[in-house]
Amino acid sequence: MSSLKVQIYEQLAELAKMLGSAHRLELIEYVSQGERSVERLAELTGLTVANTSQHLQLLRRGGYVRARRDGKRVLYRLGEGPILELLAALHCYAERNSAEIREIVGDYFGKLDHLEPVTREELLGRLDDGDVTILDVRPEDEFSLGHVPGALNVPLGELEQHLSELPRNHEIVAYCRGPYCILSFEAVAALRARGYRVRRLQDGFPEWKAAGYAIEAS
Amino acid sequence: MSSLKVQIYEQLAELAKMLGSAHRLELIEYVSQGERSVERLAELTGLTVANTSQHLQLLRRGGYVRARRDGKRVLYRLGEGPILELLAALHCYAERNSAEIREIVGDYFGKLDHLEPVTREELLGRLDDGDVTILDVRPEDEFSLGHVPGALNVPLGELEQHLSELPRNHEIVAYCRGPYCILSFEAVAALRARGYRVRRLQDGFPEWKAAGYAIEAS
DNA sequence: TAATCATTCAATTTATATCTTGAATGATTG
DNA sequence: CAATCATTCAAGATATAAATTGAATGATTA
Repeated sequence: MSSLKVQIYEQLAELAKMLGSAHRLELIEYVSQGERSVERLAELTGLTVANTSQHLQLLRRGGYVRARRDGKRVLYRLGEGPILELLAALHCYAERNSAEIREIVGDYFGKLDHLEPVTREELLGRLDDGDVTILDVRPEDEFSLGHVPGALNVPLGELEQHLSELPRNHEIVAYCRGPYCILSFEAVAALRARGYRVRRLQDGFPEWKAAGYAIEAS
Repeated sequence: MSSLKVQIYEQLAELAKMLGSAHRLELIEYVSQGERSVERLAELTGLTVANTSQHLQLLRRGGYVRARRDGKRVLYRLGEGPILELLAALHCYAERNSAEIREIVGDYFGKLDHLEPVTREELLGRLDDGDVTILDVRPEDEFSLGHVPGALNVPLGELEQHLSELPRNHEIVAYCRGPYCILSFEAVAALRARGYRVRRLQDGFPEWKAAGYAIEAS
């Protein structure tokens, strides 16, 4: 058979192989939130700096991340192209097919959010009416790198202390890092248990940004 | 951080890792054409039977393929769920981002088919008019397992001997195994060189089938 | 029931990835 | 220009994956 086909498969396999590591997937998630230094990424993932650097360089070869120098640090960001789409396809397949993953997801927060998420379009439309509060439950540093305009930042761990800031008279829409981030699921569960009207936003911030909607930084 | 997230990433990574081998991607392509025995798949890929079996079992654990016994043989077929979508996303990302793959594709058959492929919808619409010939350039055994209704089967290697069966007065639409199969590209190139009016069908047979359109077996 | 065939299993070798360690590089700061 | 800091490189140790071999299994056929 044509060796051309084999060459193409080898390219595809190489790219797939790069996604075949939980640490690298985690790194991709973090850089998709915004630019991060190697040291920060090492902290977030719990890897050594050298090891983090090696993973990042591998990802860079595959185009999944890009790097730029800023002073003495190197900042990594998400690469170009349909990377989030690829990850979403992987996630979608995993969700439908892997009994284990369905079990994990189901056990921990499956029943807590059977309600359909709010689509980005729906949220945008309701923003003008002012009858909705957007809640960003990511850590503060991620929030400050960029967030949905007008969103209120209350990291998940501090939710209890900030209950008074949340409205009881209209709906809250919570979001986090993306479709396979659990922060917003947990926030929804916690707030519902206290009687708030709250739903999740479809996907998370990276997808909001990728869809071309306005963002705000602080 | 939550170990739940880590568990999910490990699941995703495991599934991605399974796609991280050119041989396994090739196996998935072959089983997506229709059921195949281990021996046949070993022949097609050039691997030993034992090795093929091991790869198939790995893919089975990930749900990418399914197996059933038929007499003394075991027949493998494509698994459930959005597998082709996942591969398409990988392919799409690769095409946009990997300079190497773009080069390979460009060098060998890039210029031969800058013309846009015929969409499935367009082809369906034109079928009734009878002014189009559908050409399936896959090997005979794949054709007999299932094909687009009304298609004419001329495997690529036998194209020259069957030129007389092809119409010169209206358009030919060629298809093969999918978006990253080169058979139809080569068929289009060969026929155009002889003055035929020919275009490629969007993607290939597995996608046609997956999209829910009617198929025919013989 | 013995012989045959296709597939799988188990054990080994070979090849690749991953992580760790310590040194080298490149940019900034005193 | 030396000191410092963040990152990368290079080498080796460990772990994991792939391919090979020959034997075991499970179903069919003589």
